[in-house]
This record gives sequence, C-alpha cells and structure tokens, in this order.
Amino acid sequence: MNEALDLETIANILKLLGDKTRLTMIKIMSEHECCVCEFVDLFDMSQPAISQHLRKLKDSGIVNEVRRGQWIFYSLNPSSSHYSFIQTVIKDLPSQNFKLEELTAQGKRICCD
Amino acid sequence: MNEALDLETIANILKLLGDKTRLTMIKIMSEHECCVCEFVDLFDMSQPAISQHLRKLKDSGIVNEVRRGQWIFYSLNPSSSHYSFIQTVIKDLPSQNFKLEELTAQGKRICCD
DNA sequence: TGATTAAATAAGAATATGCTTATACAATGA
DNA sequence: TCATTGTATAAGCATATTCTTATTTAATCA
Repeated sequence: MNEALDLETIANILKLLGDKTRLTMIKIMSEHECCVCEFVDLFDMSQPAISQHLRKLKDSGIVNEVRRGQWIFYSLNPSSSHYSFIQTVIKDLPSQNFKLEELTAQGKRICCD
Repeated sequence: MNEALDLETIANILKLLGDKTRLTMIKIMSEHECCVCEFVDLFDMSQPAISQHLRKLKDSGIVNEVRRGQWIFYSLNPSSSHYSFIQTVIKDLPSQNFKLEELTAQGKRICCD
C-alpha cells in the first residue's frame, strides 16, 4: 500500500527538489530547522524570493513552519507522506552544516532559547 | 569520493525527472528498452514532443540510444554517473510493464529479432 | 503608542519550458 | 530510384517559473 508513489505526485515532488535553491534548503532543513532570515543570509537572493520558495515547499506539505516570536522556523515535515522518499533522495548529498556554522561564526544564527 | 552528488548537478537531474512524461519514460526504460514510436503510442503527445523529451534525457547522459534499422531504441544508461541514484529514486514507482503489454496486445510492439 | 524587525503577499518582467506544425534527414523496400 | 516509415530539428506560441521592487501584515520593544 504505497499510494504516495503515484507517478504524477512523485514527478511534482521531484520538480520541487529540482531547483538548486530549494534542494539546498531541503538539505539544510534535514539537518537543522532554519528561519527565513537565516536563509536570506545564506543565499544571494531577496527575502521575497526565499519566502516564495518556502511557500512552495510548505504548500506541498513537505515542510513545517513554526513561529517563535518574530521568527518563523522551517523544518522538514516528518509526517509528510513523502518524508522517507525525500530522505532517500537527499541522503548522500553533501552536508550543508558548514553554512550554518558560518552563520554562527558571524553571529547571525537565530536562537530562541 | 562522490563527485556525482554535487548539489547543482543533482538538482538538474531531479528537474529532468520532475516531469510526468519523462519520469514515466525513465521508469519504462528501467524495465525495457523502448523505441520512439512506442513512446508515441504510449503518450498522448506528438512525435516531436516525445523526441524532445528523449533528447533532454540523452543530453544529460542518463539514457542511451541505439539504432536498429529504422528504429532508434532508448534505454537507461548503466554507465551514467547518476545511474544508481536514478534507480534509487524510481525503485518504488509503480511498474509500467502493463503499458508495453498493452502495446504487444495491440500488435504495436517493435521487435528487431 | 510608534518605531523597528521579520516575513508574506502583490504585481510585473525576463526567461525557461513544453507543446504545436512544418520540414529535413535516415533507413527500408518496391 | 522513388515512396514510405521512423526520427530529429526548426520555429513559434502559450504557459510556467523565478526573480525583482513595493507594499502589507505580524511581533517586539522602547
């Protein structure tokens, strides 16, 4: 019983992953949750552009958003019916942890503890 | 050493797979080689449209073409550096064998034996 | 409250994508 | 050789995609 693997549905998920910015975002989110302003710092792109990519991912159900104060944090949605498929696809992509470490080094990491 | 997994390169492969027609073609080719006129029979689409999808796949190196007489047969390229990645992605997609069986039943299957 | 910061939305422009029809090229077979 | 069949290429069009800038909405804090 694997209705999640309908060809058209999977093609649409792959189309979402088939963009360098979104694929990188997804790899990052698979390692840490991340807020919009962090993504803005990480990509050479305007805040609305980042926001629009995140909305596509959210509309498909593959990411979650959580507000904490001013910030909205995005993360991979483990309850998505495509969660394990996505994990399989991105499993061997190079870790993007170094990017968040760079942010931390620059004092740009957002932390709500 | 997995240079095949460069993020941008993988994003481009995923973009190629992120189209219902091409994803179906790839699943079919993972099960059988297939010639252009068979694809034309299988999809509700013109012969040039099919040809253009196949060219994209060929340009990326993920499929091979072999001419046999009038016909040109396409198949997944096992020597592609992305072969195993693609196998992983399409592994659990529903088999498309039934489509070629339908062609056979209609006497439309091409066979060069 | 009003100023500031974070994020979303709106509108528009440039480019990419995926089809179509028309045509060219390649192989076959009478 | 010429007609037929299979495939590729060319050109053009409609739509989708991905940005941009401008604006709005939401939360914080003095």
